[in-house]
Amino acid sequence: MTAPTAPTSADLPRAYDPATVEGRIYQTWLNRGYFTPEIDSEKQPYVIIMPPPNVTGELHLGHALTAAIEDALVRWRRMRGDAALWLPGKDHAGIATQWVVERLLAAEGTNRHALGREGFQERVWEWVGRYGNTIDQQHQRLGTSCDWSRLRFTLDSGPAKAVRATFVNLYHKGLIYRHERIINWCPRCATALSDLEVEYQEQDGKLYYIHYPLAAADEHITVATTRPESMLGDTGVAVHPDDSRYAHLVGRQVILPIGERPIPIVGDAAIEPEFGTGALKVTPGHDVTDFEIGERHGLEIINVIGFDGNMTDAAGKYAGQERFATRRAVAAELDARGLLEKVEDYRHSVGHCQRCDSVVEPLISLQWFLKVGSHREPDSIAGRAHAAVAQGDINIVPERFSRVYLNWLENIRDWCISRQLWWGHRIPVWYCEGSTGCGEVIVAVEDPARCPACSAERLRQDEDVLDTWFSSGLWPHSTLGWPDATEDLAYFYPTAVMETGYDILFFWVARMIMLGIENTGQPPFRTVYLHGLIRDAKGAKMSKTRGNTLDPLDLIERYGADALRFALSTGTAPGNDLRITEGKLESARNFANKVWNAARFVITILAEPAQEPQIGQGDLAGWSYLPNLEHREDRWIVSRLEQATAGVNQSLADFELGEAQQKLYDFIWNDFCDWYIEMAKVRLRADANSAATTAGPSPRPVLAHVLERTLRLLHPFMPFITEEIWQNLVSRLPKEGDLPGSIMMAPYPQADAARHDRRAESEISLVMQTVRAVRNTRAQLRIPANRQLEVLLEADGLSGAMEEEADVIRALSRVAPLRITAGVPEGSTTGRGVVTLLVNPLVVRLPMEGVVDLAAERQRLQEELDDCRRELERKEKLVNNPNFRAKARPGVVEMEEERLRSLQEQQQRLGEILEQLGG
RNA sequence: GGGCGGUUAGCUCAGUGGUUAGAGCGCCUCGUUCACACCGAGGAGGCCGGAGGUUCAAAUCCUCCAUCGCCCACCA
Repeated sequence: MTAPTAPTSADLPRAYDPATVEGRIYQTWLNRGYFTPEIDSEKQPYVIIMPPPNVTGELHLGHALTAAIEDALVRWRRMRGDAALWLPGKDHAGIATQWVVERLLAAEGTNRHALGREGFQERVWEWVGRYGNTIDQQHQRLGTSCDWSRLRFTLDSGPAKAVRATFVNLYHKGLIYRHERIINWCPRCATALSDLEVEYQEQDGKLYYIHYPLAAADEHITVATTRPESMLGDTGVAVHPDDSRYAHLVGRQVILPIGERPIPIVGDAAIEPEFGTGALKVTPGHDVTDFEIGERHGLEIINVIGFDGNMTDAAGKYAGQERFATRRAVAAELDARGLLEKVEDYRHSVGHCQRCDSVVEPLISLQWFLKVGSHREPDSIAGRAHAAVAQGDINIVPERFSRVYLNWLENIRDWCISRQLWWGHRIPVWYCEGSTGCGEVIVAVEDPARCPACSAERLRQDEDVLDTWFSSGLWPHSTLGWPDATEDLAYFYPTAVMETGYDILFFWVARMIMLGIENTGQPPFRTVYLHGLIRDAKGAKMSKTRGNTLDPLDLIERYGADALRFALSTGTAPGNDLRITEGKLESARNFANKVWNAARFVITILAEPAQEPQIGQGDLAGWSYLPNLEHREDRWIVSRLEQATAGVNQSLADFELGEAQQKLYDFIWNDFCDWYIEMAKVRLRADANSAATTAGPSPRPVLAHVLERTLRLLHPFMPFITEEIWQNLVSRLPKEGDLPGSIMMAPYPQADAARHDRRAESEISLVMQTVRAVRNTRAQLRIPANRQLEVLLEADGLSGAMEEEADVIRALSRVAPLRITAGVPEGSTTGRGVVTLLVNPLVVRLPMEGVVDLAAERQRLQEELDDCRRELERKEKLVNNPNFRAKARPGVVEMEEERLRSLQEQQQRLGEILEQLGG
């Protein structure tokens, strides 16, 4: 077994320096293949498929958060012995990538049409080749233990085959169909968009009231619209059938004031009589509601706005003009002709392209759709995806998102899956253009060579590509080999956890569930863990345009990868947004440094020739190699460690990563560093002086043991520093048997209730409280730290135990002499300048003649007694309440009674002390 | 128009029925001697947004209100 090339000297740097550690350690892990799990039927597979970042993307804090959480889960389960697979990938991100490259072309003064489809694709591939693995390298800087040997790209042949197979299957089932329908169109991107890709934004606009004259009467009806230009495509006016104002007009005709076409007035219940004038101009070609009204009444459809955002020939004299210019022009013309009754300011929401922010134009177009059906049909795509969550086959964390998900599926419409882009999975449909004119449509996984109907070789493939989310929706099974029956697919599918941001619950998670069940018959994962969005210090969304982004790479350089990871996932709950600040990063870095220095201390101690630590390597999974714990302090820290171990494992099982980290932070900083190490120093010094005979067993093995365990517990959250220290530590321990070459392959510590020691905890707690009481008094009376105080400790039945801890109490509270008695000590009750502190059942007395004033001391104790009485009364009321005794959960009554007894005792003792003071 | 979330110490946030509500940062006082000033010791600071209700017991569950934010929806 060879250790990574860690420094072997005990002179570790005073401060942890991530830069000198991280790259070296990551390379070692990579070289040894630790990230690639073995397919082993004896082991339980644990799989997380990483949300694939955009291939041309740069790592941002959202990626870093995803990585921190997923890596922690995967490392934890790997250490627990599972065959843990974390599969990384990248997404071709059709519209996003095309947009980036188009902007590049624009800067060069050209465009994709000048290059042609193939030329453009070449440019994109070139771009991908140049920048495509940037984000992988950036992920590695974070310490991600994902299996790079299984890295997948959505356009790889495997996933591409999965896309085609899915399309072909669904087509033959009649679930994918082509239809002319009103869809969301982005004129800038020149493509159709799904409903999800439209972002509605509140905008200030105008509401125009326009007179439409009746055909056969000197009368008009006034309609209100925000988009006057769309009137050029009007084919009707609609009013509510029960609206008495217009009842006489239904069935008659008006003349469109521009274009001079006669159009009918219809009655339709979709009309809101309260809105505007209660009369709606109907433009079936450019409005979804109007399209539906038009369908009900057989109204004609006229497209007046084209795919480029300019008016079509159908717009008559406005043909070729830009749509918003036309809006102004039409309004002006109507006004000039006295047909514009009024214009009101109006705030309304307008759909924008998610990618380029252009105003989306609803228009009629021939597109491919996926028929998802209704959640009420148990065999439909929507129905099965709904049931998977409703029945609990898939568990969403936090739970509240289940309802959001179900609600979305309950209102879902067919999914427009075709895009008029050049970058993506081309739709596997070919049309026969042979001379026979057979009109055959070929839908196939493999490119067809000739028409199966007429054998013609002139085939034209459908021009469109698929929505990126279509291929993303297959990701959990397509990455594992589907549609082929691969070993990976059999062993690793379905996966365990899908971890991602709640912002892509519909886009991605829901689609994976729909298509995963459709293709494999099984939900693609058991748990969906949704994290929140990262915000800046002021709570604003991070975005490049806002200029408030923090670069994770920069943060890694300044604070270290471990600190960044810790800062991102500590102090947060699942699904909650989190603000990231430099302060949090500093805290995390300071914590890393604390761990580093505690380890430096322990390693230095172990390097001393004093005595061989009684610690072996035999059984890293259990506790057996630790010698009998003869010293109370040793039993105490091991008991605390036991509880931390149980708590961390439980929190991880519950996906409460922030809590797990908090528990480790508290244990390491408070219990281990502030108390145990400080206590251990007392024994170590006595040992060094070798004069003392009371030193007891050496704390070295326990220091080593607790540190070693703690490092393993912390490893999933701070992989680099724990590995670096662990290598240093274990090289100083006697080696027996096999030791894994890396902490990441060492077993994760499991709780063992036998190590819990109630008595040691309560006794050490009294020691700590006593020390604190003395320190507190010293600070309050402004007694210099270097001045030793005399203390009389009345220890009741605990005098033996306290005698054993006397050195520690003396050292940590700077007390000398310290006299410990079972009963009230001589000469302490005269009341002359003695500060008396109750650490129930201990009484701590500090004779300090001339420093304290007797009256003040009596008053302080009296206040303490009053507080005690008040609480005692409350507690008595509670414990004596028959309802409480009858209804409280088991154990609660006993707990409260225990507390009551303790309060009674405290009250009595305070009373006695006051009496002794002559109060 | 529906739905969800937040409102807890000066700031950022944990804490979903059971001791006298916690952490980090900030603040105040003290301490540079042997792991760490990226440190140690001590301290101040909160009627848990408001009002009702349920319960032996509420920051925690229910209702209403206020306020901030988010999501969904075909109001022209």
